[in-house]
This record gives sequence, structure tokens and C-alpha cells, in this order.
Amino acid sequence: MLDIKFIRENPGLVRLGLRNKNAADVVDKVLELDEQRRSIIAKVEDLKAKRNQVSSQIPMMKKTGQDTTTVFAEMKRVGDEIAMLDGQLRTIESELEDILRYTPNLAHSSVPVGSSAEQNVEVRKWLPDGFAFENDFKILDHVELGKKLSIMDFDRGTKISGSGFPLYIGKGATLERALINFMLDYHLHNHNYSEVFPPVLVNKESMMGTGQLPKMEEDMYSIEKDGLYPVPTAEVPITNIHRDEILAEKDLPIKYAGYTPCFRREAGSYGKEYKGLLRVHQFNKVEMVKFSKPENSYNELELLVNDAEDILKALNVPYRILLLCTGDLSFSAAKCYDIETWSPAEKKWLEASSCSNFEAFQARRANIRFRREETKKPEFVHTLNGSGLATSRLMVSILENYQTPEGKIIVPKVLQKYTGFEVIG
RNA sequence: GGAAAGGUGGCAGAGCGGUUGAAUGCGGCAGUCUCGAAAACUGUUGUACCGGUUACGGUAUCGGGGGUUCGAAUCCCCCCCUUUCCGCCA
Repeated sequence: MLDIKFIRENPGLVRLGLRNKNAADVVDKVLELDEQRRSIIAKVEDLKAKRNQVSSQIPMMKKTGQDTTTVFAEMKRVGDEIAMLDGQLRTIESELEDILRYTPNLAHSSVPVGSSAEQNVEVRKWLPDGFAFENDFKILDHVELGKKLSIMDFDRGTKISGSGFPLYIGKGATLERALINFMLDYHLHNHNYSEVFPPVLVNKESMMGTGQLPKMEEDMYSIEKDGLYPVPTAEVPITNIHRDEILAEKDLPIKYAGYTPCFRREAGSYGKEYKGLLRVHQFNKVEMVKFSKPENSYNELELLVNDAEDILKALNVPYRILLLCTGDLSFSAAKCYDIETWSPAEKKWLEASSCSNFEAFQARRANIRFRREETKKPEFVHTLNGSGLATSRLMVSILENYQTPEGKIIVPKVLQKYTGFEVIG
């Protein structure tokens, strides 16, 4: 949620920022409602002050036997007027809140302006020693490998649940589990994150807090009977750990890493990158979440990206970093880097991680603050998160990059102690 | 699924129609004392919003929403949540 005071004081900036994010210009409407709101508040609070003042004298009047009928009649009128104005105020405030809840965050000034993914900027690229984009043998794609080696069964996954629900079998299942454990351990031991294992069904307030609701409702699974949502990312439960809390400045930054399965309806995206693991309704992801002081959050973002990159370097998987342009940024993000790993079969880069700074956008929605020692006042924290990483896309890159001309898979060195085997096939 | 109890400030815990933002205790902060610390004593200590350059003034807030009333933490209605017991169960 954007800060209403900021909009009031910087309408031009906000207007430009919304346009850069391909969002509707709500500035005039917001300012108008804000104006009305404040004018009613002034009136109604005046009346309430009067009522309180008179009320406090009534016990004394009764004690001294004064007649209260005129006062009561007068206060009755005041009460009615208050009720009327309060009603108007409620209507205006809910309209204002509705607009603000549907309004995206603004991009940071360091984000390149652009309307679509075309304008994203490649920041850097990392390739393993001896890596080549062209191979001297026929590369099988991950679906073919999965079938040939009996490590993934998409048909049976479809039988069980529907398309987009992958079934890992045998060494494929072990490899998936090894990846999750490796990544979590790595972040805990080398990057100093605290481990969390959160609930994967969350309530509406949590989904509102991180910004998935109300706008992205169509992309979320929901369990209507119980008012719960399967999480689309661990970002939701982990960020909401501190909803409605005031954190101590000395505890910041707080860094959590956790694994959850992720559930996404992917409404309207059928036919696009649908093959195998490329776009699925359920996948596994290790997520990193940070709560930071505002002045440090952009530095923390760079560190977050490095933390995700370290995993890929350890796995020896080729990747590149993209800085997303304003038009490609997600609803809640102020700045975001995508990490893409190379798929030799698809001959393209696949998004395996997204590392974002949300500044105070989520904190304001979820009411997550910290008390600054110097001022003693609560302030909103900045929240950040990044995949570290999603296994589905990563699995594609690992299988395809580690395949041998005989169609076997060499297990990446760092995973071997987790899998207990070195080769698949 | 059945039964009961309960949701009050950072925490514990009073209040059950009228100067109650809310007793008391703990905690936090500041001061006195001390070479320093502890103890003791004294003071202070929520948040949000509105107005004001500041000082400050005002409003709201006792799980959420609605109602009764001149006036609600206190009375009435609806909802949510938590705890305990019984049943079921990984």
C-alpha cells in the first residue's frame, strides 16, 4: 500500500510512477477522497469533543439537581449528526482503501523505465568453467530424460491431480529432496538465515498483507469452506510472521529461510511454456525473507541476490541476472532482480529466482514496524524476499546440463552427500 | 463434531453505565543514592488519525461489527479467535 501522505505531498511523482508501472492513474481520485475525508473528520471530531465535554458535566448536574432535559435533547441532536457524519466517513474511507489496496507499489529510482520484459536489463552472467552453449551430442530435454530414466512421471501426476502437478519417482524424488535440503542448509550455515517451516494454508489477512489479495485473486487457489489459501510462495507465511508487530531495531535485519511447496493456478497461461516442469501448479521452493531498516534495504537486496547466486555457483549451473524494468515489476515490488538458469534443450534462460525489495509497501499493509532507538518512534520496516531457489526450473537446468552423451545424469558434486548416489541411469 | 471457560496497555491482572487511556504488579526509560553496580526511592512510560512550523490541542482505541443510551471496557445482538475437557484421528 502506498502512503497516503506521500501521495498528498508528491502527486506528480506518484502519477509518473504509476504510469511507468503500467497502472491506472488514481491520483486525482485519491486526492479528492482524501480531501473529503479530512474535512468530515474535522467536523465530526469537533462534535465529539463537544459531546465529551458536556457528558463530563452531567454527573455534577445530576448531583446538584439541575434539570438535564434540554441538555439531553441537544446532545441527542449532536449524537444524530455524529452518526450521520460517521456513516459518510466510513463510505469514503472504504472507497479510498479499496483504491489504495489495488494500487501497485512504485519503482525505485534505480529501476530502468520500460513497458515490458523486453526492456529488462541483463546485469551479469555466470558460466561454469569450460561451459559451452553448443553441445557436441544430442541434448535430451528434461521431459525425455525424466521418462527415459524413470525419475518423473507427468502422465501419472496428471491422473492424480491434473496437468501441472508433477510426480517425481525414485532417484528423481531423492534428487528433488536433496536439492531442498542442500539449499536450506547452505543458507543457514553460509548466509546466516534462521530456519522456519511455516504453515502452507494461510488466511485472507496474510494474503492481503503481502499483496497477493485482493488483486491477484484469480491466480490463487482457495479453500472457500475454511477461508484459507494454499500459499503461492513461502513469502506469504514468512513475511506475515511479524504482522502487527513492532520489532526491536537491534534485531534487524531479521533473515528467515524456509521451504514450502507453492501452489499457483496460472490462470490464463495455458499453452505458454507448459511442457513438463516449465510451468506447473505445484512446485517446491526455498525462500529467503528479510526485514530490514529502510536505509539498508537496497544493500540487503544486493546481498540477497548474492545469496541466491551462491547456490547456483555451488551447483555449477549457468545463470544470468536481470534487472526488471518498471513495466515488468510485480504488484508489490519496488525493485527486482530475476535469476535465470540456462536450459540447453529449450535453448533459453528460465526464471529460477526473483529477488525483490518491497520497501514499506508490504509492511504498511501488514503493519510490520520497528522502533528506532534514536527517535523511540515506530517506523515501517522494509521487507525483501527472494527465491533461493525454486526447484522446478532449477531441476530442468540440472538434468539437462548434467546429462552425458549416454543419456545418464551426473549428480552435482554438492548434492551427492544428500542423494547418496552419484549417477542416475 | 459435542461441552465449558475466556479474549483489557510490552506482559500479568483489576474494573462490569458517568471526569477510566483505564487500578495494581512486573518490565522499559530517566533521576536520587553509589567510585561504579545492585538494592531502595522518585518520576515517567501505548498506538493511530486530525489540526498546528513548534509548544500543544482534539478524536479514536479494552478481539471485530452492529445496537441501546445524553454518555459504553462495562448492557443487548451477530461474528471471529484462544484455552480446557470429551469424541475422532496422522
